[in-house]
Amino acid sequence: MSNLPEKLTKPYDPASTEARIYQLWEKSGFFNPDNLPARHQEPFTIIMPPPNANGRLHAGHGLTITLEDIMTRYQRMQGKKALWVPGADHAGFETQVVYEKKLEKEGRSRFKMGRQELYNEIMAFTIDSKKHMEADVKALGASCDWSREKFTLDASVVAEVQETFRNLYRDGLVYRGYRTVNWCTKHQTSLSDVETENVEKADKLYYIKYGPFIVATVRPETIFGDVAVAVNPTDERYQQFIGQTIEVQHPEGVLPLVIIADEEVDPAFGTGALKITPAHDHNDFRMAETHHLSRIEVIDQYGKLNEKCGKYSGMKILEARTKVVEDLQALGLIEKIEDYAHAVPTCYKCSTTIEPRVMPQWFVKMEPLAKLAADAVRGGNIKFIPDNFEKIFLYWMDNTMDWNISRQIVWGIPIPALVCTSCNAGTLDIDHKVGSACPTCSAPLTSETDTFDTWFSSGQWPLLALGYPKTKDLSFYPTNVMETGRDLIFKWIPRMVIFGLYLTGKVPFSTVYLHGMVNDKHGKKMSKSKGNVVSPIELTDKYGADALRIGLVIGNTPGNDIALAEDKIKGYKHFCNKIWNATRFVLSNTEGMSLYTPRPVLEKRDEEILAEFNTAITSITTHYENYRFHLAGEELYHYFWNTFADIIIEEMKPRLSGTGESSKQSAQWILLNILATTIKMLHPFIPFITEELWGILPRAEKSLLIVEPWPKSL
RNA sequence: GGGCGAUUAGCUCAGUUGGUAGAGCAGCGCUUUUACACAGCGAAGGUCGGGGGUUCAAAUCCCUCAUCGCCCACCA
Repeated sequence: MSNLPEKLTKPYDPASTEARIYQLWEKSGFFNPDNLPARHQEPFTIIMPPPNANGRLHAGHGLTITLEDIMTRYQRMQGKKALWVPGADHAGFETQVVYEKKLEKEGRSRFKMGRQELYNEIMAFTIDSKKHMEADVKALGASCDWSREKFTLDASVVAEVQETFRNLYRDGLVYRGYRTVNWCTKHQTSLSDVETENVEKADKLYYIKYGPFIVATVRPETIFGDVAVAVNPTDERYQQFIGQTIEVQHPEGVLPLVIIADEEVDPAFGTGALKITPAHDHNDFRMAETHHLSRIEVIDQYGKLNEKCGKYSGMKILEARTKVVEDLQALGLIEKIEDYAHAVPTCYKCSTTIEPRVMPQWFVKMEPLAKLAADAVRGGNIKFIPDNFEKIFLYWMDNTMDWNISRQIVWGIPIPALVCTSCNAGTLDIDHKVGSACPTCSAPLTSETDTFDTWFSSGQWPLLALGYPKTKDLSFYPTNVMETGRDLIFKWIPRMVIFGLYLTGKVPFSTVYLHGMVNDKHGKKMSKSKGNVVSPIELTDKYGADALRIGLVIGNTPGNDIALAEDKIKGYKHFCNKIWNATRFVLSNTEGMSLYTPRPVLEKRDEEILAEFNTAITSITTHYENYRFHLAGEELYHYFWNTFADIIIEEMKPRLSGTGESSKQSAQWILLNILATTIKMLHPFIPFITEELWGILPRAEKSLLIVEPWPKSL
């Protein structure tokens, strides 16, 4: 039993092993590609999607970290100069919302705090939360290079993001626009289109008498902001009115409305006549631009009717709606009211109905940029896994609208600009001084207080994470794989492609691997309100990180959602236990033999076993190469349990205790070498237990499994 | 209104280029045999959503229908 170390006489205990093994790896320095042995030349790079630094990791992060670590570890063993760059995201609006909830609980409000005070508090909170997030990433076994970790508010990142803005401005790709934006009346900020969520709502459709017309609307309270009635130019019913101005009666007086003709009006909907409220509807705003109509703002930033609304001023939208309808009814101006179901945009964080408001904000001109991205993808420069996401990506790129990057929150990167106190024009901060005259209207300029949409900086992340524009690490760019949740196919992926191409002319990654959502065991979305949230760290504590990792990957195809059942993870803990015990058996029966023992003359049966095993190596390696990790894991699992443990070990038992010395040696060699090689191939999935076992296997030198060459054949 | 995905054993899901179905968990029976009861062995369980087509052969390709889910959308 000389081959059997003390450790193996006890059951495997992840809790006492994992932290120790992780330290071993960190101490080795191999997470940093600069420290890898000389055989590692060709770079393999993954940029970690920086987890939000405002809390612990959730189950989805568990899957991300696992998949990326599998790729990184596999490529490192394959001899690549593997770099996986970790990060932490300040997560602008997200974090500010988290912090506002905290303030609310404490009976405080951001609106009663100074900007700097609020910023400092959120920074302190984030720096503290970041530590927990990082500890979670480590607990999952991530072999990322912490020496290169970046935070999205690092000074160098902020400076470069601002520089990109200036470049876009100079290139005419960023501009200050004055138009309707998506306004959240609770959070007091505008939001981009991807930050709103369309929710199906049951409303009423009111048919209101407008002079000779009847218009259908769900928002009668905006009547005071109406400037026109639009009809389709081909609509015969209304031909004689086009171009005329009519007078429309309402509870507070009379409105003069011009009748315009616009293709966008659908003659079949409602009455074919549409009231136009340019200041409070995106569509109406556009029409008003086309027809040079004025805008009357009647709803304020808090969602209340303003002083232009007579007796309704100060009322909230819904209250005013009820009142206005009552009064219109009293005047006999309501023709009918119908039930109406439609989708309304809401704030994705608080579900408050978005109020379109006309505001001066910064926009990125998307069309030329999106074309760069679409061309690159059409040209085959980026491969999507699964490939149907390419279509989704292209649809998105072919249908962009200009991107509002201004946020009225303090937690973010300041937009480096000056804005006019009078005419809403904007200039770069470095081109003028605060207080100097606006180039357009000569009024004094003041500092912009808005911050960037988080995705503006995140979109540049592959470059920023590599220290761009410093050239030191740019040999790792373009990166190989961007692995992230499939929900980011339009929020994040396109922006990275765009900025990568804009800044360097090169796509930021050649492969996009998208995983599905991690749901609860019944396949339902996890949410705090449903109480079905599963913490990856709890599972790690209970079953070990290895069990969680392999359990997350096996049975889950790219792009498809996964149902995370605790029992499944438990099952893979049993697998780890199986490996542990099989190793115990093999080592206690291979006395005097090491991994360096030359191959003895093998029995015919052993040659067969070997041939079968070599076939498995090839198959498993092919799965790894093709990003089919669920199949690689499954095949390893089945080979180890159902072939190696159930058949091979059992078959060898009589030979190990028998008297035929050469038969015994052949059996021992087969057992030890298949065991060791399988452990290597399992390492990317279950790094902790395999590294621990590798340290126990009989070898002369104590090298680490993490840099062991990937096996070819036995 | 569009787009996408799913529909396979009681539950959650695999099944890479077409060749008469698999895993985990649950459940049933037996077994403490030189690792492992966090185990082994054995049995049971599915006409792979319905229908049609291509093929010697389809869960796998094509058409169609149905149901569920997700995403997108400036018909008020």
